[in-house]
Amino acid sequence: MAPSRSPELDPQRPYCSIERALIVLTDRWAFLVMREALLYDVERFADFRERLDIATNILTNRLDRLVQAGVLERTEYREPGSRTRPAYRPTPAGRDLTVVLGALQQWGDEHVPREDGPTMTRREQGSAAPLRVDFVRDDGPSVPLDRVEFARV
Amino acid sequence: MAPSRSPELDPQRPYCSIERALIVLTDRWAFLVMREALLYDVERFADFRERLDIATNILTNRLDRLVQAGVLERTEYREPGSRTRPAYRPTPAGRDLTVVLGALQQWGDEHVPREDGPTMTRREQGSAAPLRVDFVRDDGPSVPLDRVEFARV
DNA sequence: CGGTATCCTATAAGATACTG
DNA sequence: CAGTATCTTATAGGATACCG
Repeated sequence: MAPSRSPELDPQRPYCSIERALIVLTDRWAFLVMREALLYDVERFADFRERLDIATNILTNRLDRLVQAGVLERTEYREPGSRTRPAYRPTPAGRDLTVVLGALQQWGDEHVPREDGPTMTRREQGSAAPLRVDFVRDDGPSVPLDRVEFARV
Repeated sequence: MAPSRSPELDPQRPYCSIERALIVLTDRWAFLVMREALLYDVERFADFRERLDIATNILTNRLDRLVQAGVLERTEYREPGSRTRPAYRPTPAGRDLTVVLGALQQWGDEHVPREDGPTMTRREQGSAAPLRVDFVRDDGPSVPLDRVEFARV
């Protein structure tokens, strides 16, 4: 059976970038696979499978799609003394999805919190300073939501 | 027929905040409805319907879910000389999703661009300075991706 | 205008068995 | 270990007709 492809990206159609991004991040599993890869450095099939508790056929399908979409790369991985195994690693484009996941995490923490509080925080490496995801100007300062506007180019 | 509910948020289960956020933003239509509400100030059923080209039964279902989830509020709206109409408006929690949509838009612009370039930009009201969505420290400066870490609390 | 109600198809989700 | 293959159910998506 051919692996099901992502919905195609027709360059003519006037999808906005949000829609185009959502055609890569098709569904919940796609987000969660990227979460494992980006936040927890999961690389191996069996680890995705166990951590996400996802059926193997679905996992295969999502990994394939994410590789196709250019956000994961399938490489080989060799542990000393073992045979090589496939490893799925974020590409640079995949890495950039960290901002999207950070924004989702921040929103979830604020608006659908667990009773016992969040389990993960975003910090700066080294300083351990807490980080937020925000709109910022190129020259530095972040801008409050009510001063953000979206405009046609 | 009862409107189909969002998947429930069991407060016991160890969903991370990303997963919890995705239980509100169940699917592509949910994101796109919020895009219309937040970026284009769409409020009325007929306007969502026409702009998204979505079937009425699905639109009803997504609007209901988003109201249930507390990101949209159903209020009344009266134009002079007309009868009142329902209006769906973002709640404060809904407004905060702007950051998530901004992050998706930015990622889409960079990594799945249209051939003729992006159609929307994020700007600061007043100054019209271009805005990015980024990780920032509380005391101001934004932090490059490779210095962002996620840590268990 | 803002929906309901039906009906149908496509895709996602998931359990289970099997394989190089 | 890293998948395929098969089958079943659930949910999403959509066309169309109708209604107060």
